[in-house]
This record gives sequence, structure tokens and C-alpha cells, in this order.
Amino acid sequence: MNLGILSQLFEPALLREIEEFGQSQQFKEGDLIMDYGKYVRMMPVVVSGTIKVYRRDENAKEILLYYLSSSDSCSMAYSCCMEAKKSEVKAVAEDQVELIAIPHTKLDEWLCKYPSWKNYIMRSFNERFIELLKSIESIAFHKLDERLVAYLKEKKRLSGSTVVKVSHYAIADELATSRVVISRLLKQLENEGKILLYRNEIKLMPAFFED
Amino acid sequence: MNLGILSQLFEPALLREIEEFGQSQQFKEGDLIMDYGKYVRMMPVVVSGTIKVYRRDENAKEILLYYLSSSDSCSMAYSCCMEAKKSEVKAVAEDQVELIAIPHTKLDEWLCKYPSWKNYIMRSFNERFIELLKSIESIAFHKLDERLVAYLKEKKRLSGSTVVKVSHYAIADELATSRVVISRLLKQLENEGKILLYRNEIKLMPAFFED
DNA sequence: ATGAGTTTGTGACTTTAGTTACCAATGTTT
DNA sequence: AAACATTGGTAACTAAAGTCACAAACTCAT
Repeated sequence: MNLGILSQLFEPALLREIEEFGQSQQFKEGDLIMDYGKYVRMMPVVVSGTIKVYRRDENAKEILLYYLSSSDSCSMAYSCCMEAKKSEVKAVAEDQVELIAIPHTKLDEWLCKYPSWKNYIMRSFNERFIELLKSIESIAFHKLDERLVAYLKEKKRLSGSTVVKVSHYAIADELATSRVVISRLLKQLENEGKILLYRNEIKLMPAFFED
Repeated sequence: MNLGILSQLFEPALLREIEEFGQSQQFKEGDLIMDYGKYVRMMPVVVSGTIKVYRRDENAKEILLYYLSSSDSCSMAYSCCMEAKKSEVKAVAEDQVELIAIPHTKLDEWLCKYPSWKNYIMRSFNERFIELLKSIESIAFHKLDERLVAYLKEKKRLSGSTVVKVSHYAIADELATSRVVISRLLKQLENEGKILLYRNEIKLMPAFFED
């Protein structure tokens, strides 16, 4: 089993248990990893790739909450597992994703047995919490054009490339607005010389990263 | 020490430890319980009263995240304590508040020693997480008039009274908008016969609770 | 009771975002 | 190539929210 960066995170005894009880899973771009209302029986620990986590309201509108990448975990999953609850969120593979699913029986056992596991779980809770706070900040305090810029920067950060491959429609979806609005704002950024627009592709220019 | 509802939540041995190591604290309406950037050394467990938790952005704009009431705890505090971090949020007493502050040394120790404590902490994390999700939903998917109605209903729920004592300015503050906007929406609700407006007071009428 | 401070009401205006409609360009299928 | 689906551009309009300005009503300390 490929543990990737996890091998630096946990003590040897715990790594052996992860090898024994963890279940390695592979997903490809666009795969649905977790859906709303499904029972959560395993806790995922991301080995490689990026997962997008969404929240939806009654009217089926969706918004992107945050990304999970290498060594991250969705802390929501923990309590859901433990109390046999249904998922409040949806998770989709952003690219090729490899994760290890930890069965719920072990989650609890390891908490007392391995300090590194306990710290990992607690750190994970905290990180996700802060991501949500940032998300709230972004929606509550920032205008759509700023959120769009932040979205593109995050895409750049995750892929490492200044060419962001995504359609206007997909962006609108993740920011919970409409395609026309995004096209308008993108065109404005292009007029300001910050980006170049192509079909399914946005090239971030040096001016984009200034100030 | 008054443990209130906590005595039903934890096992006797843990209750004795809480008595011994917990530090009882009282706050009155408007008191600042925790501020941005302060180091968190204790984890609060609310015995009675209600705490408002806020988040602010760079420009000092604030928004109300959620309320903590009897037996609730701020899960943010846990990881902050453990890693000696600064607070990401602000907490203010909504009314007369009594809480027990647990020193960080005990937090960790009890986690393995008392299953009821571990469950409490985990449940707390999850509840706060869901509160944040609701908050995001509210901001991202609902218009201000709906959020205002939800705000008033929450106030009613917490106080038990259909007379909400709060100024328009305070509401605007908590919903991160301006006073004028709130006054306008409130006047509209009054015109619809759903509420009655007085100085520093809003009376919720039966029609307010319909549908 | 007077004056200062707070709270609320309202009109007029701007900005931001959402909506509808339509067309053109590009890609895919047959 | 023809037919179809997807993507992006744009105009015109509406709705929601934010901003500014000012007046009236109320509270409270002196």
C-alpha cells in the first residue's frame, strides 16, 4: 500500500495498523467520492490528489466549501462515522485521487492508543474549521470579483500551472452564481490585462498576481 | 460549583475532576469572553446563558457565526489550547453566562480516560461544524430578508419571548450589513403585519410564525 | 427643561448581482 | 457535411443591497 507522505506523519506501529486495516481507494477526475445523505462508514485520509467538498441547500444550489489535498482528511467524516450519521456534504475528485479509508472501529481505538493519530484528528478538525471560517469570510465580506480572483489563485496553487482549465459554467457553479455573471467578470479581468480567455481555459498573466 | 445540566452528561468520576480542576466563571450581558488574537488557555463549557461567537475580516467587519448555550462548548478552543494558538473568533455574553473553564492539561488527559468526555468533545466539534455549514448556507443562498427572519426566530428560540430586545444597528452588525437596510426590511415586515416595531424592541406577531 | 447622544424612518441614488434572450464560435456525432 | 451540444459574448432589464443625507423621536444626565 502506498502511504505517501503519511509515513512521515505517524509512528511505525500506527503505520502498520493503517497498512493492515486501511483500505486503499483510487478515484479519477469527476468521480463522486461521497454524496449528500449517504451513510459514512469510513474516514478518508488523502494520500495524493485533490478532493472538492461541496454543500447544497434545499433548492439544490451548491457551493464549494474547500479542497482536501495530500494528508488532509474530512473531519466531518469522523463524527459521522462514530454516530452512524448521514453526510452533510458532497465530495468530488478534482483530479486523480488516492486515499486510504479507515474503518470506523479503528478510528476510536487509535485515538487513545496513538498520540500521533489523536493529534492528526484534532489538527484536521481545526484546519477544516478554519477553512469554513475563510469560506464564510469570503462569501460574507467579499464581492464576487474578489472571490473569483481568489478562486483562480487557489486553482493555480493546487495545479501549479498558470493555465486554469475550467469552463465559465463550472466556476459559476462552484461560486454559487450564474454563468453570465462569471463571463462578465472574467471579460473585465481580460480587459484589465490580467488574464487571457480561451475555450475551457484561462491563462493567468503576470499582472494578475500583482498587488 | 454549579454544574447544571453537565451532571447528566458526564460520569461521576469525571464530574469530580471537573469540580476539582474546572474554574467557574461568570459573565454578564455584553462581556467580552474571548477576543481575536488572544491566546486560548482554557476550554469553556457553558453551564447557563448564551454566548455569541463572531468572525471578523481584515477590514474589521464582523459577522455572527453561531450561539453557544447550555452544555455547548466552542470546539475551536480545543485545538487552540492544545497547540497554544491565538483565537480566530470573538465571544461575547448574550445574557448572564456561567461557564466552567477546563485547563488545557486536563483536556487531553480526559480524552482517553473518560469516554463520555471524548464523546462530548467529538459531538461538540460536529455540532459547531454543522452550525458553520448552516451559516454558510444562510449567507450564500438566502436573501437578507430571509436571514433577518431566521435571526429573529433564533432570538425568540433563545429567549423564549416573542419580544426581541435589540436595536436595528445591532442586528445590522450581526448580519454584517448596514442599519438602513435592516430598518427598511423590518418596516416591510411591519407593513405585512408580521412584527411591531418599538425603540430597542421588536414584537413578533402570530403572522410572523405562519408558513 | 435643555442639550447631547442614540435610535429610527425615509427619500434618492449607486453599485452589484441575477435573469432572460439571443447569437456566434467551437466541438462532437453521425 | 449536416445536425447537434457545449461554450462564451453581449445587450437589456430587474432585483437586491449598499450608501448618503437629513429629520424626527426618544433617552438620559445635568
